[in-house]
Amino acid sequence: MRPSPAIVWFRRDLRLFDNPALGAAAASGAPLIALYVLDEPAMAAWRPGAASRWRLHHSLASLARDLAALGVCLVLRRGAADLALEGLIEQTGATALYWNRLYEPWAVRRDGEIKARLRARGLRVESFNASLLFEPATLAKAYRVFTPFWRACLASPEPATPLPARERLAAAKDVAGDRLEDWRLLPTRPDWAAGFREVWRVGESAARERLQEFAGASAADYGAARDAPGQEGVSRLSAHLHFGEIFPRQVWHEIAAQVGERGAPFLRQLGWREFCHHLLFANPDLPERPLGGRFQRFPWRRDDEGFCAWKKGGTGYPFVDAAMRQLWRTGYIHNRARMVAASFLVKHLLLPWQEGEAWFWDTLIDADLANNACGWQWVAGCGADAAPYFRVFNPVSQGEKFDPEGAYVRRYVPELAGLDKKFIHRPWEAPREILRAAGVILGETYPRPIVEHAFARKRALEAYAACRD
DNA sequence: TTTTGAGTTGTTCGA
DNA sequence: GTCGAACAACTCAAA
Repeated sequence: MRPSPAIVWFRRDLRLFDNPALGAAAASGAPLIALYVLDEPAMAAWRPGAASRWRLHHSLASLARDLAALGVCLVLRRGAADLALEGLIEQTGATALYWNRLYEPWAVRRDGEIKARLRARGLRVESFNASLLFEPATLAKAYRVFTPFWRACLASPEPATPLPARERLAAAKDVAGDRLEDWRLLPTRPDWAAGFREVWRVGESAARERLQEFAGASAADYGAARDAPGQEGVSRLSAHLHFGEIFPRQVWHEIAAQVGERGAPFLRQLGWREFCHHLLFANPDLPERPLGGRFQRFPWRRDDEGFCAWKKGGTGYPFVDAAMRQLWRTGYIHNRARMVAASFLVKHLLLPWQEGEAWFWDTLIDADLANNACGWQWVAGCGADAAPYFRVFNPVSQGEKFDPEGAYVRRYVPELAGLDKKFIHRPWEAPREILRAAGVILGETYPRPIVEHAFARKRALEAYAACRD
């Protein structure tokens, strides 16, 4: 008699290598059914944004190809996951279900219910960690300060080494599912993803190649090079990590093997990703409400025009505008520029951090609920271990310090490309003839600053003072 | 329980 | 141009 099949439910673990759920299912000897469910009802307000859908499409296509090469078909279903699972179980007679855990509040709730219900019906249901170095449950307490959190992580058992690759899988009989194209995750009219296709490679093999490249070339200098958005000093692994095309423990061990102690500054950044996930796990309303309670009464402004200028990259501050246009064109912003652009919305325009969070959610290909919420709260000063309120980034000096040649600005704000580095971060101070020679007409080809820095800084400090206890 | 020390990423001003 | 201090107070971690 043919053994009954097992379902491997893929979620944000879109890889075959070092995938604990897949490994356990395969080791059980059962023929496998690979499933992905686009469960938008469960995600409610936090279903993937437009850029993330583009990224998801290609990641799923890549996973389906890799599975097909091993003779397994990826079954796609859309709608509530519990219904999709029950339907598939009925259809196939599956008696086991394996998945890797998620930590978003909606997922924790949903998965807990599914696990209880199916186990009560006699199914074998098992879940695994496949996306964190240190799961929340492994630490004794919920930390709110990064440094002691990371110390505690480093003092706990080291992340396990990656599982060996699997060369063969036993496939169950084919099951019908949706066609990926029919999910319409890709933009059509207009097709705004051209810039994405130029910059990004998607999928598990691309993730592993990127890691090799980074570990071999830049990881050792990461501490010094990571702040220069005009260079390639960062890992660009964020989207691969979000979709689970790579397990952070692969990164951990690869960095340790190739650069040893010099890899510590980069691993510490992975630590921030861990910290954000822990914080969201302990504070389910982190994406909506400030952690610091007194920020509930912060005097945010309304300013549709300013918000629009920020989104379009038309604030008149080249470094901020470069960041926002990099986002629009490529679905990504370099970390340093991301902080400065976010700070500008919150502190210079005094607009609610949640509005910036929503915009990033829609436009980032690495949009991640925990990281995004944490980052915005940090910038706004209300998060855990946040920037003190009196720390207001100066978009000009940040630009001059971290993009001294103006390479980043020139790439994303081409109408300023003709300006010398002396003025590229402050075109409004350039003499008339220099502007003319560079083909810049302030107010026409490039905007004047929509708010003056010194004024905005003072206004922000007063606003923050007003919501003190 | 109480106390003490520390805490991702800055800016500005004045000497 | 460079340097140090002030910014303002608070919460958390750990002894």
